[in-house]
Amino acid sequence: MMVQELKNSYGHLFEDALINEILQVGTFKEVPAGFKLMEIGSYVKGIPLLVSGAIKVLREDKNGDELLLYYLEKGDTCSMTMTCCLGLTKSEIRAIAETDTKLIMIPIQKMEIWTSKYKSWRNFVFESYHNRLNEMLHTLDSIAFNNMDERLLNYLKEKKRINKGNTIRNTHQEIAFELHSSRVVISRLLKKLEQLGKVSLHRNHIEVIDL
Amino acid sequence: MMVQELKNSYGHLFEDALINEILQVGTFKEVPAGFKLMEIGSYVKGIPLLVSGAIKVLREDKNGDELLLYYLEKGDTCSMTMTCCLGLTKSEIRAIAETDTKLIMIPIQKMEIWTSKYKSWRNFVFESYHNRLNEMLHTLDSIAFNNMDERLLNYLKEKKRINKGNTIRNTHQEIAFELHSSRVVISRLLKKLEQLGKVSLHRNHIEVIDL
DNA sequence: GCTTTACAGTAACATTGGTTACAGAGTGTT
DNA sequence: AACACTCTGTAACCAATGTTACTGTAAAGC
Repeated sequence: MMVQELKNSYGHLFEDALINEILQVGTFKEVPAGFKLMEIGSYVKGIPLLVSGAIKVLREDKNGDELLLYYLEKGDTCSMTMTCCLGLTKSEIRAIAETDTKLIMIPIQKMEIWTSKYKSWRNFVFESYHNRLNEMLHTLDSIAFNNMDERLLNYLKEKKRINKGNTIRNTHQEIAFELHSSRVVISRLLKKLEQLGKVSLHRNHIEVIDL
Repeated sequence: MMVQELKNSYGHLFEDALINEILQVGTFKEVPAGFKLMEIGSYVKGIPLLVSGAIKVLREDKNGDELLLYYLEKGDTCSMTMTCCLGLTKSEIRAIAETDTKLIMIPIQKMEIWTSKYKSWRNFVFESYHNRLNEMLHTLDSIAFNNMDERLLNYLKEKKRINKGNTIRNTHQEIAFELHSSRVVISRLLKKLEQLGKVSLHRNHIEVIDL
């Protein structure tokens, strides 16, 4: 099963020799939605390769206020983790499974070795960094240049995409946390979206109609 | 002179063979403060290695509003540029010399070659990505979690560090641009800082007393 | 069914930051 | 000196967002 999952998600990226190495040293892991994969300040044990599901990556400030940075999906890995491997520094971010998620953990020592051995691995690592930098840029754009109503709209669109369905199972409070806003503000804006016919609001979940 | 500059800034990072290659294929470049090195949407011609001076990296939104992301200094390179080399995508950012700056430009084809050939180059590239990601994180923190007065304070501290002196040669309008705020707001906050004895304000420049 | 709890709706108010408008001061030009 | 131009200071006002407080109601536990 791990063979199948791996080939399905990474077969087109990695050469066969690398796939085989991954199968030998990687450990398959399955975590439920909400599972905390990484905490701020903790050290990194391995490099995750996402096979299915989604992981949300969060930043926290000194007061405990949170902010959603981006999601990782099938075929992604955590660049923050990678650099931690090299320098053995602590994590700057928190990672929580957004949906039920399957992943393969690679021992950190392999990072160095594979980087010189496999061109496909190098490309994968570079591409990964590139993607993360770009996602950070877009998050930054959103915060710096958009008002809260636009940020909320983007959030809902992204959440719908990640969760593959029209139902967003979150309370207003939870959304407020991830956008670093307050519950009242989010309720207010959601109400406006409902009046515009874009969503319909229910207790504990939101139905997306047309964003 | 290029030999000296290069060894001075990168001698401890790169093995001799790589230093020699850089000397052969790199072109030395000297640009004055204010020189635009990279524009949004343009394609990348080479990888810059900073030898002295500083470069500011800016983001712009659709309305032309700017935001300062971070500075590059001696020993740094532009990660955004690197990924552009691989994928041949357009630049997402603008880069402008903050001070008079010396740098060495590397042809983009070398990126791929050196990455497999030199361990020190690989490490340099990874470290560079790591640093940029962290700086993006801190910029994001600043925007998401701090009020404008704190952001201005951080800005002044950083500017003082980069320019190596207590005089910040900018108008309030210029500062407002880089923080994505408005001139009146910056003037207001600077006045408060002056009343607290942290700076003294003059036409076209600010004297830092104690931040 | 009754009680408790968490969630959502809403109003009133506070704060931050952005906008407009205008005055005055420094600098350079003629 | 007279003028134009740019930069800064300041006041009045506005918009967006955050805060506090209170209400109603659905769900969960008893």
